[in-house]
Amino acid sequence: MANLSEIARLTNVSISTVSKVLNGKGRVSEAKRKEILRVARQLGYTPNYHARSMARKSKILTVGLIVPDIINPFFASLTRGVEKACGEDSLVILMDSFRNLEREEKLIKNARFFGIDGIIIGNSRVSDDLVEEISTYIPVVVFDKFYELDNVVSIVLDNRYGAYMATKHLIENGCKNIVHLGGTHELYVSLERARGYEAAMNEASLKPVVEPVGYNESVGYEGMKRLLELGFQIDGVFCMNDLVAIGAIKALKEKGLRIPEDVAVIGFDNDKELCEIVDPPLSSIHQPVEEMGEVAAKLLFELIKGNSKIKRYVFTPRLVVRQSSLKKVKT
Amino acid sequence: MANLSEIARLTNVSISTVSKVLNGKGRVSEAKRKEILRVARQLGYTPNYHARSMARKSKILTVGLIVPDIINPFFASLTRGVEKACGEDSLVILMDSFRNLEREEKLIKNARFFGIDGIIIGNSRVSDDLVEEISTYIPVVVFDKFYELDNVVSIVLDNRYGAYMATKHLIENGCKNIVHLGGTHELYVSLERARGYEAAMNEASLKPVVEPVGYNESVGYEGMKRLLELGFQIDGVFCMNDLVAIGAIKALKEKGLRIPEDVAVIGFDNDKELCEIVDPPLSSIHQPVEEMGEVAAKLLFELIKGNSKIKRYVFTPRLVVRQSSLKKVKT
DNA sequence: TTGAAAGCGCTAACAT
DNA sequence: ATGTTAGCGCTTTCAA
Repeated sequence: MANLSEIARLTNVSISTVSKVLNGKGRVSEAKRKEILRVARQLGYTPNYHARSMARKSKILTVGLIVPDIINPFFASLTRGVEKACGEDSLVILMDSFRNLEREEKLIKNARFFGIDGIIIGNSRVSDDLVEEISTYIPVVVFDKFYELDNVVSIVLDNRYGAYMATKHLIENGCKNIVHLGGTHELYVSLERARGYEAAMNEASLKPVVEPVGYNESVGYEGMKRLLELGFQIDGVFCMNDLVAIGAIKALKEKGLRIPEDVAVIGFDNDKELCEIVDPPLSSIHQPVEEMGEVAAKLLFELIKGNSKIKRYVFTPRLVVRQSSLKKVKT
Repeated sequence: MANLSEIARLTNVSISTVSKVLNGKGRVSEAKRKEILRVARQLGYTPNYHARSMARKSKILTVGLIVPDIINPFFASLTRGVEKACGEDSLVILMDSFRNLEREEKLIKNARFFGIDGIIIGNSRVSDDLVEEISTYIPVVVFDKFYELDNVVSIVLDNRYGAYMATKHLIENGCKNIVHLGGTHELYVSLERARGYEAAMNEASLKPVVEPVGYNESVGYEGMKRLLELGFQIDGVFCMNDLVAIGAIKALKEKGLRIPEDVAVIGFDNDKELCEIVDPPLSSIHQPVEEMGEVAAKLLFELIKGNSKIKRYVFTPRLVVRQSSLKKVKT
């Protein structure tokens, strides 16, 4: 690889003259300037990034973004937001753990060795201890969980409120027997959503029924089937996410139930592509994921610069009504 | 930031002794070793990545992955594949152009200034000149287009064959009047698919009808609607991708046509989540995207090392039959 | 077992 | 206008 000294040698000038020309600083005679540029181009010279970073005071910021699954639209949107906030002069190092928690924790542990200036952790399953440890070395932004640590800021969605809204919406549409598919203990957000559901049910003096399921279509399908076979009378379903809702809809249809006439359904996440494609279009709770990614990156930059005023940033979800929840209300 | 010399000062040893301890090389007395480790931990020492990269011969490879839209499952899967191939000891710098070609070209042009050792370009809309220029500085892997350049290798899917398979499948299922939604001139792959469609139609002495559309649901919907309103007799539709197919299905249903009984439909890309959720489940042409990403990264590493034997790697698509194309065949 | 010193490629302050 | 030089933080060879 060509470097400054080689160009200097070939053009009979000093290294610093070459540096000046290539950076457009200082004054250099036209003749030398042209010659230097010519040789540099001919050699295919590219400045050495690491040498630059060392010698310069102003660095290019590098943020490590750790996600469990880049194929999941949620994390893809998050990534998009982070990229947006990074603009021209920061780099995003994407680290996908392939849904493997062990790999994820290793990635987080190693992040600091890669010239990364701060990390954004896209999910809440990583251990508190790890977050505490890594944050002594490097600024951290985490999602969905609050930490009382110096070098950490949290981005949280008010999941409880979102779930509350969803449930209340079903109630206002005339549902009495509303079940919730979700609430496994594995994910913090899952628990929060279950709580919001319960709150709305209790407020309306209705009996909450929670069927614990994970986060994909098949568990939604199975969970719904289980409930139906148990003989529950159901006229509304609040699902912990859209995929689960899609599975549930499938199970409901198989039993000959009409949506929303017999059973109203609502999901969570508002994955547009999915929600609009299902039949009937699925109502859902929208979280501003992309914006959350942007804010995460901006807060991380503040943290890196040392101006960490904010410790926690709460986003409020929004109800998006489509057909699946619009049961005719008897007034 | 703590550095070696600070630790050295605090422990009254030389920098090189500290370096040895921290890297587990050479022999150092137990006493000093412990002390050094203790101080390093206390100071929250993290080695300076750039300094390391400069001093060491063996580098951590850094690959720049440029995609037009990380939210598109295609590119998300591609990214996943690249990440997989990178494993523990290479970094992926993700650069999303937000579907902005200008931004994309800028990203590519600047990649070499960021310590990136090679780039993977995830789409074929970038100009040939740019690929040629950048490849004089840095190894490049491109998708979907072949270049006769030294420092470039191409990964291509046999789009034509995929389209041919899809069309032939419809023909074998008894369709006679098959239209194609796709074939805009903007994308190379789009043209290739249209060609494959035409080949299959000609082979069966059927008349090809191409309705040019882009790549999302709404254009599929509009395109299909246009054709129907023009009064075409249609019993089969081959769409340039799954989203277009979903739009087309919507338009067909609105006209009261049954799928697949009246009209058989097939897409391209085999976005599993989408295909399985649509009603009826959508047949499609599968491309092994993740694997393509893995191969791209591996070939890039070879290119970086200088062992570029392969200039081009062709993947063969696969037909995935679901219900949407299974018209009863009169035998 | 320990340390001095060279060097990685670059920038920038300071001569000349 | 041009060059000299001192770092940036680390690894590594070589000498003590």
